[in-house]
Amino acid sequence: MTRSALTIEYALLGLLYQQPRHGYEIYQELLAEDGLSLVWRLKQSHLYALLAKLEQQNYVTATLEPQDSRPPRKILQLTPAGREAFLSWLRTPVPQGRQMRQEFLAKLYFAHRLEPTTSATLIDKQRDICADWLASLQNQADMLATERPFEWLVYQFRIGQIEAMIHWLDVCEQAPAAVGEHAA
Amino acid sequence: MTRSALTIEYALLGLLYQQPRHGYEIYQELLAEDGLSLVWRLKQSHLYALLAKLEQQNYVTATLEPQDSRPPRKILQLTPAGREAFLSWLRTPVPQGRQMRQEFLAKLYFAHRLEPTTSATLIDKQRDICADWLASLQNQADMLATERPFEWLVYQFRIGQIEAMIHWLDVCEQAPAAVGEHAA
DNA sequence: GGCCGCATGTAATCTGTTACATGATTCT
DNA sequence: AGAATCATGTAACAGATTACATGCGGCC
Repeated sequence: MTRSALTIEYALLGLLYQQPRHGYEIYQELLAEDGLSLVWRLKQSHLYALLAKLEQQNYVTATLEPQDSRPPRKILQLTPAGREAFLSWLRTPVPQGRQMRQEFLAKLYFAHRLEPTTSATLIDKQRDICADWLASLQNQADMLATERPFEWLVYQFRIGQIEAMIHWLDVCEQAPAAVGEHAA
Repeated sequence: MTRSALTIEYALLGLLYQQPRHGYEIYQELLAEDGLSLVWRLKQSHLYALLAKLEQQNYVTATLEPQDSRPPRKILQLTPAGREAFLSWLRTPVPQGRQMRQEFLAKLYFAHRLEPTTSATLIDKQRDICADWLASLQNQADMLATERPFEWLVYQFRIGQIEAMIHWLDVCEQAPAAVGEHAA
C-alpha cells in the first residue's frame, strides 16, 4: 500500500464516475492530453491488475459486452460503495505534504471536472491544513535553531516547500474556471 | 528498489564511513538528536535486513566481537568497494526533484560531517541542476498555457517547488559551518 | 516480579510491477 | 509482409516491511 498505489485506484474510480468504461478506454483516457498522464504513468498490465482489485473490493462491477471478432469489452461501473469511496476521497484534503505532488493534483483534476462547485472548498480546506503544517514546522524550527543545525535545515526545507504550496493554491483559486473547461 | 530503500542503504554506509559499528549501534545513531531520524525511520528488524544485504553486496564485511552474557556484536566495516560507492553517491547531486526531500538531505548530512570541504560543491552542483529543471519546466509550462489548463497547473506546482528548493540551497550555503559542528 | 536495554536476526507476508501471452483486424 | 490498434489478462518476480523469536542482566 505504498501510498502511490492506493491513490491511483481512486483516480481510476474517478474516471469511472462520469460514465462506465472498459479497461482499454480507461487506458486511453490516462494518456489523453491535459489528463493525468503528467501525474502518473501506468503500464497496461498494471492497469488491468488494479481494475481487478477494485472489482474484488466491490467498488466496481463488470458486465461483458460482446463484439464480433474482438475480445469482449468488460464494461466497468461504479457500485454505490465505489461512488461513496470516491466522493469522500475527493472532498478530503491530503494529510501530508508529500501527498500534494500526486494525490492532491489528482483530486483537483477530478474536483474541477466532476464537482466544480466544491473545488474551491477543497482548495480552501487544503490551504488551512497547509497553514497548520507551516505553523507547526516554524514552531519546531524555532525551538532548535542553533543547537541542532541539521534538523533546522530539514525544517527550513519543508517550510519552503509548504510556503510554495500555499502560494500555488492561491494560483489555483485565481484560475478556477479555466481548468475544467476542456472536459466533457 | 523503490528509491527510498536504495538511499537508506547509502546512509547506512555513511554511518560506517567514520568508524566500524555494529547493528545496534547504528540503530541508536539513527535515533540520535540532530541525526537522520527526521529524514527516515527504520524498524530494527528492517535495519538488520538491510545490513545483511549490504554484506551480500560486498559493501561491508563483518567480524564478530564476543561478549560475556550477551549476543556477540557483529562489527561491520566498509570494504573499499563500499567506501567508493558511498563517496561517489555522496558527491553526486540527485537527478529528480522528488529526491530532494530525503536523499539530498541525507547527502548534505554526510557531506557536512565527513567531507566538509566538498559540501559547497555538492550544493552548487545541485543548484545548477535545479536551475535546469526550472528552465525546462518553465519552458513546457509556457508552451501550453491556455489550451491545457490542468497540465499548466501541474507545471506551476513543480515550478514553485523547485524555486523553493533553490532558495533553500542558498540558505544551506550561507549557514555552512554551523551544520556540521555538533558531529564527532 | 516485571519491564527495559542490549543484540541479534529469520521467516513470512504483502504487494507493486512487469514480462509474457493471445489473436483478430486494418493500414501501409 | 509487417506493423499498429483493439482488448484482455495471468503468472511470476522482486523487494519492502514486519511480526515474531531469543535470552541475559539490571533496575524499580
